[in-house]
Amino acid sequence: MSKAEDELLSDFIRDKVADDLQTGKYDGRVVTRFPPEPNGYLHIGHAKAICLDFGIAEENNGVCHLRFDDTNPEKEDVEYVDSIIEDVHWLGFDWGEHLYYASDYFEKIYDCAVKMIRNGKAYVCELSVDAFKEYRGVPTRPGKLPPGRDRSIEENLDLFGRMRNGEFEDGSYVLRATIDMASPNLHMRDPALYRIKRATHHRTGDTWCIYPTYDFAHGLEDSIERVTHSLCTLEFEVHRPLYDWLLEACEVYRPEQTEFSRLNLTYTVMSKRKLLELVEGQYVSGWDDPRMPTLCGLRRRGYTPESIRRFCRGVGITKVESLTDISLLEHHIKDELNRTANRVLAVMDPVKLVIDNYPEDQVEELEAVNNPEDESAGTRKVPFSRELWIEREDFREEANRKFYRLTPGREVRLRYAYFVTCTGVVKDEAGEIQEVHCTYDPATRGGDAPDGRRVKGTIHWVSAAGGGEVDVRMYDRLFSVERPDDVPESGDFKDNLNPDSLKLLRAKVEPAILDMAPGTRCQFERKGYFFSDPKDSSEGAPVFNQIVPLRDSWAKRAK
RNA sequence: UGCCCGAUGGUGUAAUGGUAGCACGACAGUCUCUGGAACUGUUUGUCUAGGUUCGAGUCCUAGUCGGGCAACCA
Repeated sequence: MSKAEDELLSDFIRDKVADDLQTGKYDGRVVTRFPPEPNGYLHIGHAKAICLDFGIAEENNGVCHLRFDDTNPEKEDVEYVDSIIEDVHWLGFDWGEHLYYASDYFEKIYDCAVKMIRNGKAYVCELSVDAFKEYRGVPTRPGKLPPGRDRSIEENLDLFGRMRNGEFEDGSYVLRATIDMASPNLHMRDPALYRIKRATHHRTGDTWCIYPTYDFAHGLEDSIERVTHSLCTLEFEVHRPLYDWLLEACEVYRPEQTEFSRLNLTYTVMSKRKLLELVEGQYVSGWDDPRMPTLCGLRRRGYTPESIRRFCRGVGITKVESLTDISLLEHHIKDELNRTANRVLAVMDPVKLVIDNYPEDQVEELEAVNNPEDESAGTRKVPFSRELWIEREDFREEANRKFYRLTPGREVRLRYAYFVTCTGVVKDEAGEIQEVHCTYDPATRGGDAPDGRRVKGTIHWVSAAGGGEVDVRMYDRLFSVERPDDVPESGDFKDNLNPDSLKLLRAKVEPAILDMAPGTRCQFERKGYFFSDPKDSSEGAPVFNQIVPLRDSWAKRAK
């Protein structure tokens, strides 16, 4: 069983929050924030962070802010802002009025920089990127003091003001914190606070030509919003001393940063850069390609917000770098859809089944159960006639006792219909099977034999008369190996792309399927869970995406 | 080889000095009008070596292995 959503969670961060509440560290306040940079689409790794940030706030009667960390206009865009807002909402979280942008704090951040200069804690540095690299040194050797480090406060103030006024070229000057060029932590070796960058910002336009760096801005953003617990991923661990140092230097309210490990999933990649590469190289149809681990991709695949939330609860929060098996995610969507999705009949790889003793022109309406796990889902009528479609794989000319399906001489049940006994096949000159023939037992109408006789197998079918056809996309994992990133020196992660991650087919379907509205989830019996694509479906012509196949222990046995 | 972080079955996690548990997966079986679901069972684990302790996955020391850090990215 997956952890119910109301079950209390516990992990080292929640323990810490509870502790801080206990000791009154933040006067009983709990304020968290989810701070994405609007430079890409959110993926399932972000979902883990979102569930943590919003979850902790929710559990403690606190608030969680949605804040865009938009300090680098060169990479950011409103397209991403919009998608992030949509995705967080879709996942099921609400930030109320607490929607913020780092860019709204630019003036305040600038003031902090000026204050630091006044206090002798920051200076303007004229070293180029390469030159500073020299001064910074390497981890095993201390760096050297940059030339501008002993500039007077007045001169620094003047220079910094002129940086803002646009008197200097991009890259010619940078504001640095005066910390320690010999620190074993490279981030403490006079990190950059402000850089000159003539780029139009998606919100502030051309108001600014200098922008604060992440290290300088992030802590101040947290401080301004009076965040209590600033949660981020492990790679920021080495930034924490700087986070603390800067806030102390600015003499402002200090939140506390805590790091946890990011989510990695087998058979996919999670880096924004690589996802962008897949989109731009058209290896996928877009950010919302159903094979993508993006939230919009998963949404389009048919995943529900609840299944993703439960998955996130399931993986938990630790500092251990891990690689989570994708089957854990698949388990949660199967578990939910088993309870909620209506069953329907669809034949993916059709071959004709002719019932020789069934009246030529007769069409019956048989009753089928919509969801055996949910009686309230009711029943529906399915047309039945002399000629049906069945799965090609459900028939074998030669079969052993373990094959519970159609083979000459064997009797099986047609789901919700009749028992039929296979009598033979019709092939074309090439030996391809054209038709399978059988006879039916009229006494077994509905699927039960009055004489109590049992059959081992039940197969699904679609009436040739009265049924229809739809497009179906069979999705499989995007990559064929567990760790697509693991490539030899000369290789590329794209070499690991699964060539069969998408297969298009035309399925024979019962009438109910033709009427499905876009965005409907259902189970094609004995096959898998499917979702009528919201984008590509049209009235009377739904297009289906396979969300996840049903477990198939027969296929396993056959291997 | 400087600094920081981590290490529990195949995978993800729990155990906060006191019986190593849960979920997923795998395997076997029961049941079944989905070879689905459900149910039952099985398998597999504390990185190593010392130490503290009546008792160590947990605390200490050393080592091993893995990850991160040298953008004017976040």
